[in-house]
Amino acid sequence: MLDLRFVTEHLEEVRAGFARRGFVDEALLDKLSALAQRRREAIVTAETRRAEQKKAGQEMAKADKSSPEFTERREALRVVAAEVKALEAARSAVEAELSELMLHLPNLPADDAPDGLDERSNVVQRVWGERPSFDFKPKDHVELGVDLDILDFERATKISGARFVVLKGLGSRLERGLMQFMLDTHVDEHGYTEIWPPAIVKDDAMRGTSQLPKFAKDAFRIAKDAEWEKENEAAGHDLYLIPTAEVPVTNLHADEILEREQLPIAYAAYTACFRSEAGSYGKDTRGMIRQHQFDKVEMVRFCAPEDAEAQHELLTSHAEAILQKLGLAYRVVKLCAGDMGFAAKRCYDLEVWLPGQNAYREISSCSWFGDFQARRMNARYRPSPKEKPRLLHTINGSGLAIGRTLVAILEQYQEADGSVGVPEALRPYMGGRDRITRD
RNA sequence: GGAGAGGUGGCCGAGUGGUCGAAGGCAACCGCUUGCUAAGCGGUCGUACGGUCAAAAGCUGUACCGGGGGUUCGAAUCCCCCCUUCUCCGCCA
Repeated sequence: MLDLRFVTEHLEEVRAGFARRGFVDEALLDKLSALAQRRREAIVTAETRRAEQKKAGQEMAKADKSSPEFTERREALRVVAAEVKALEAARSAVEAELSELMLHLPNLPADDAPDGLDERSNVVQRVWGERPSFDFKPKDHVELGVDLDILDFERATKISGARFVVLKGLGSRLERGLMQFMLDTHVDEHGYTEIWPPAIVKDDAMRGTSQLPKFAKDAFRIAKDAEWEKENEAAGHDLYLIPTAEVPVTNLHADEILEREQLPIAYAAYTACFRSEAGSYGKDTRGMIRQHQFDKVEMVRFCAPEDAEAQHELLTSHAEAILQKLGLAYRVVKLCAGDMGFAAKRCYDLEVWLPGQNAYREISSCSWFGDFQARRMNARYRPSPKEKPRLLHTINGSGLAIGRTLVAILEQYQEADGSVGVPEALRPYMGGRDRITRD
């Protein structure tokens, strides 16, 4: 969420920033500006009246309770109380409308985010590794995995529907090994603290990292029956399956004030991720590129604003380290303003080479959010003991998407006979095997 | 799922209808003092949103005692619902 004061005082700057993202809604910002004005007026009237009421109340405390004046005064104050109540209600109505609106505004792109509205304007930063060349026609991971009997899409469909996969034998072992390898690397070499978070979160958490309210369609909401819905409503929250570990891990410090010395904080977490992939019909329907459930190791960093950009580069390098250790050819792309996620100021996508698609495909997205998420979560730190708390900056990135890593390994390490080499770094996690073959 | 007890400021902990943003203590910060390892004294010591101001400071208003609603002229204090923590029983991985 953006700072309301900043938005109202820099309306044109905000408008221009939004335009760079392709978010153009003249009426919205004008409405917001008017609402902000109304909000201030509502606060002033309500609080002035309330102050009068309180002052009168203090006199009542000292007054002779049995006097006729007291009774008379009490009757008069009854009217004031009703007025205050009405004014407060009006005030919270305006504030509710305003904050709902604020929740729908995207973050402002960083100055250096390239112009452009879609992926064609993304800028390649660097290319790493040599794309494997084959003296045979490379297969895609579906063919390889099915032939090796380590991926089973048909049975997954039978038991769960489209966009699921069953991993079997060394396929499962590979998925598990990758999870271990990634976490071990981030924890032991990159200094991250390991987190194993819940996979179900409240809507508050989803709002904190900004999956809600705008992207409710992409998430799986937990629903049971009418009674469950009623209980949820009474409890004041909904529950969602996490679409990424970013949600529970970032929200770890919601409503907290951290000390400067604690920063930066770096967490790494493995979780399953659940996405409804609404609106992606017909996209990546083949294989395990886009699934309703997938595994991912996520890195999350919290830091002071002045360290944020360096921290973003650092986190990106940690994601790259995984690809490098696995010997997977990839490139780093800086996303243009229009292609970035809703909450990001700047974003690097790591794209791994997939011979089966003859294309680079996203395997990690490393974003710097500024204080956008922190403001929604109310996550702050104290620069020094005497200073007022300030909002943290948050940064996160996949390190990496495990399923897509598995896909990349199958495709980049495939041999003419349909077997697949195991990257050296992974062998300890594969029981010492250096090759996956059909047994 | 059943029974009981709690949730107050960074921490501990008073406070059962009015003068409480909240005693006291600890921690922290600033200063002074002493000087034999750490002590003494004084001060400061919440957050948010408004108003005033060119702005900051300052001053000032309002809100916040787990969350929400209610009663009342007035609620940290009374009532209701919810969340959560602890203990015991049951169940379960």
